[in-house]
Amino acid sequence: MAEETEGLPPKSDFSAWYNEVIRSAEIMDVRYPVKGLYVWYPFGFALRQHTYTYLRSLLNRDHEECLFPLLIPETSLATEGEHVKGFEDEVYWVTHGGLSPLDVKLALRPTSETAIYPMYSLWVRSHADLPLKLYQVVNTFRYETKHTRPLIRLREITSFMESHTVHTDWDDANKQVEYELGLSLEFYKTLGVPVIISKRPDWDKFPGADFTMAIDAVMPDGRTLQIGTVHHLGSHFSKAFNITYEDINGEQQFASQTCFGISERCIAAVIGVHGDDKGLVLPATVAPTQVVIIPIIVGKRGEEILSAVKVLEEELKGAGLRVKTDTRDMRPGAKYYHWELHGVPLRVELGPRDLDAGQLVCVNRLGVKTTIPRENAAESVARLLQEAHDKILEKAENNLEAHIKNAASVEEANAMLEGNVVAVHWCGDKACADKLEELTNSALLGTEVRSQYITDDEGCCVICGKPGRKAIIGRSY
RNA sequence: GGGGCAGUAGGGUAGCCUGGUCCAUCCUAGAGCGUUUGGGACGCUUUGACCCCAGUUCGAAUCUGGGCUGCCCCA
Repeated sequence: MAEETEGLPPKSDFSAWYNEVIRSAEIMDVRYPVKGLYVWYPFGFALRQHTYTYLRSLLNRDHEECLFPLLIPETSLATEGEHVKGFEDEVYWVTHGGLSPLDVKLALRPTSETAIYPMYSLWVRSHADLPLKLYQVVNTFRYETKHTRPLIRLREITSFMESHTVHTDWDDANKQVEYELGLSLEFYKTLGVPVIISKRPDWDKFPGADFTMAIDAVMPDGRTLQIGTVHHLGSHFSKAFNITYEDINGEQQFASQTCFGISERCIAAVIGVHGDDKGLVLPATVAPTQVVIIPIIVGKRGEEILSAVKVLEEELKGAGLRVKTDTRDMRPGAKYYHWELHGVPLRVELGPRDLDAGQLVCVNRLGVKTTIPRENAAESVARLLQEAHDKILEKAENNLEAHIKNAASVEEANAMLEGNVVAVHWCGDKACADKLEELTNSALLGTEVRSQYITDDEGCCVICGKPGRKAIIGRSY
């Protein structure tokens, strides 16, 4: 597939590092001849599979998976005014069937509210049908005009998990918002990616929502990456699409709704947050290969080593681990570099010395070497994987903490903004936000911030001096 | 949204300014054979490229225009 070159750009040159690691670690091939569309390599696809299998398992606790069509008639897309306005400049249109122009143009879904809700209107009849909680994992299309980037800014989002729920009232929907934020936290904790949750300012919320809660990761260059959103839709869409139910008193009521999305940006976050100068660092939870076994074949004992390695592989697989044995005809060192580039959490070496001593040499992706007894190897290996995971999460948390600053004034914020996310007090007025953004050359990302590194206390707006709450500002992808 | 730069084997590059010296340089990778294998092996043989479309010219990788694609910087 993709060929490796010796040495990546240093991760401190994040943009160059990211492009090169995406290619040489075989996540995606960016050479597909349409702007903003990329090809998943088998290795990248396997990473996606493991990640989304886990995401599905979380959702399946209280949602059901379903699948809606890709094409949305113009008439449905236009049903909710605010929503269509928010997306009109980035919709791809299907205008012809063969050579005949279509009477009603069909949109490639930029998101699926307007595909799903006409059906919800048919499905929801009574309070007994509620809550209704469905999700799907699909591709969506957005005609991005900004600089596209694999996994981060795409014209075809290939892996959009979107959840759409319907509730009897606003409060019940709000509980769902909190529940889904909790799910997101659990998901990202498993990926070892620490996040900041905040409420997007009104002018930046999802078109047609009451409010939007956003989940952001911080990339190594200090720019934030929005890796999840949960929207409280109130009854905007239920009124537009006539999603009503009969309540216990026999009266028709408009339902309240939420939607929630996570895309392949979650994989960009894993890559960006954990990777190092040698390449990917994958958490064992989603790594396509968790353990790679390298036979050290020296002199005449090759056969003996290979059969010992085979037994070990079966034993580890039997314990439920994803194991690969690298028997290629290469120097061991070349294999080490290869698997480090691919982020494999643990390498197990087995050579003549180990065979004689009844031991295995294990090296985790952070470079820590441990010698374990060959007896009960699966148990020891599982423990080492867990330790490695704890370590990368800890590293990621320390890194996030280092990139979050609290500032008491615009001057202080400006001094800290290079490579960081900064928290300041803000009164909530749009005019002050505009001024703050202008003075700091950054964007106001959100308020009502939930992060262990930011205290959401009261204070004076750094622009006007009126009382306000913390808001985070920074540059984002 | 605005500006800049670039496109040469699978990846990275030299050549471009000043058209002919180029059946295009070097590194890496791929294929075959052999010797090797505890941190990127070596030898021999071999495969493979000037983004697309026009134009200028006796002649274009090189100059001009357009398209497509990529990257960087600023808002």
